[in-house]
Amino acid sequence: MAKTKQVEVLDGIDAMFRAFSDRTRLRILRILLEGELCVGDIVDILRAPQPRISRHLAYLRKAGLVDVRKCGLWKHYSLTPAKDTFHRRLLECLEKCFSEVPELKADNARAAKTRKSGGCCPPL
Amino acid sequence: MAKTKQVEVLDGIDAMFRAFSDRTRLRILRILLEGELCVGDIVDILRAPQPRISRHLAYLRKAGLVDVRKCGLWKHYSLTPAKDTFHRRLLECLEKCFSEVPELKADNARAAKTRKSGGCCPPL
DNA sequence: TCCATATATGCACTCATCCGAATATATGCT
DNA sequence: AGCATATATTCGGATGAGTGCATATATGGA
Repeated sequence: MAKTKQVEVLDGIDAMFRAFSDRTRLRILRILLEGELCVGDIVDILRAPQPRISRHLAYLRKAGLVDVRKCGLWKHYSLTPAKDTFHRRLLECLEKCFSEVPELKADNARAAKTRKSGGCCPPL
Repeated sequence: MAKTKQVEVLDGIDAMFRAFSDRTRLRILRILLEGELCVGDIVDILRAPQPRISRHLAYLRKAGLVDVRKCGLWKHYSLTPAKDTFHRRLLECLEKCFSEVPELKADNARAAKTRKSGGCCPPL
């Protein structure tokens, strides 16, 4: 009777596409393309409230699109390496939607600055 | 003051990803990958109510993903040729989500049969 | 004109999604 | 233990998306 599901998982294709269909999540995914970031940095870069970012990160985790690495008080999120061809193709879309979404350029500029200054917590 | 927008258009990336995030639309897009089909044929292939198909086709039209060709009483829908790299990449995802979504195989089998028997209306 | 067929749309309902604000949890420091 | 910082979650409300059913529009034929 006990639920066997330990970690909630969103099933398949639908959820993956849906992950990309929200602007906040799209922006998160886009900046993670250049490497991992901790939650606080993402919050600063996207200039969005922290709970909102955390919620969307949870979604992306359930959809199997991002991984987490704990480092003391911080959590570093990174894109999950593509598990199959579909996943790989989907990630390729990310690189290309750059020019289409206005926020992405500003995000990218801020992300570069954050990375240069080392972010919140020393890398692995 | 008058609205300049004649034909409703869904803006950009978000809508495109969202178009793919609904199972019915995904199935429609998938069978259109092999060539145009009229509404009635799509209804038969997906075994879904006609209004549902029409509504989703309207969505796909607004998102710039499908084109329509009128032929007497029928309307033939086809995938809009990719307008840019992003669009192309997105369509490439379609080919790859085949094995992941169960319905797609059955749809494809029925679509092949429909095409072989000529469909509802002679091609251009 | 009247009818049949193909496709599109209006309406009402349900359910999911996104959100802000507040609060909870986790970790490390003193 | 007590406090500060980083991240996650809960709650309630607003909005939007998907659906079935009924109906509207469009086209062609008798």
